[in-house]
Amino acid sequence: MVIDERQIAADVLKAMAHPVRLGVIEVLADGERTVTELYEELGCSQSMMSQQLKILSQQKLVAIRKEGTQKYCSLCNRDFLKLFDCMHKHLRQFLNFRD
Amino acid sequence: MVIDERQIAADVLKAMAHPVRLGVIEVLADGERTVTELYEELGCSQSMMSQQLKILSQQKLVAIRKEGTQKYCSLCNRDFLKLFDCMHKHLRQFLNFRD
DNA sequence: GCTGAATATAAAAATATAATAATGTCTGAT
DNA sequence: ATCAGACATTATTATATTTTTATATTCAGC
Repeated sequence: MVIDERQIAADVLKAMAHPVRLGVIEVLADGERTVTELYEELGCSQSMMSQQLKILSQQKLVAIRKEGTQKYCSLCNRDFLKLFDCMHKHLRQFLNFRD
Repeated sequence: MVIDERQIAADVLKAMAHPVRLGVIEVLADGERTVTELYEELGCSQSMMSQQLKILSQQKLVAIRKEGTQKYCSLCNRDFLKLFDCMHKHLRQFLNFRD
């Protein structure tokens, strides 16, 4: 990785490193959702969700398309879903996480 | 992913989300290194490296063994190296990154 | 043009992270 | 016992992130 690439990669990782934003990615893995559906499903405020979605879309983790008065969100890059497997194992193997 | 798991996963991701810490992981992918080797290779201060290594080892990303007056660092979990491939592609495909 | 639903933005306060500099601790060698 | 090298800790300042609350915008339907 080039020296300057690491800052940009860090920014992408930082965009994922938040419980609500991880939740969004997880929910969207199942398919497109409306902003309202997302914040209801994840139990956070509308404002919070709007702000978190902005961060995710800036890093091109989430794509947003407009339709009438609503916005539909989906994953740009399903490749990162691999991370969830890794993470799941890591938490259990190295950090003693139990359900 | 359980609701509480997301905060812990976020903490692990946050530990990776920093240019120096990504650099450490990348260097260690090649094999064990001393703390001094790490900060020289990555061009940061000794203090900085010590602090970043603490964060990485708290999340069990890096293992540290002592031998005399030195400490040898290595990766706990090579599984996360997959991330670098994903990231490389993501930066180029979605974020217009060029070397 | 008005209303309500969906979403965005702004502002503010609390908290966390980053970076540097200074100092401390430990250990092996002399 | 002291010294130098390797590493850790602390303190400080600057900056960024998080969360909440309040207010704006946008658009479809009437």
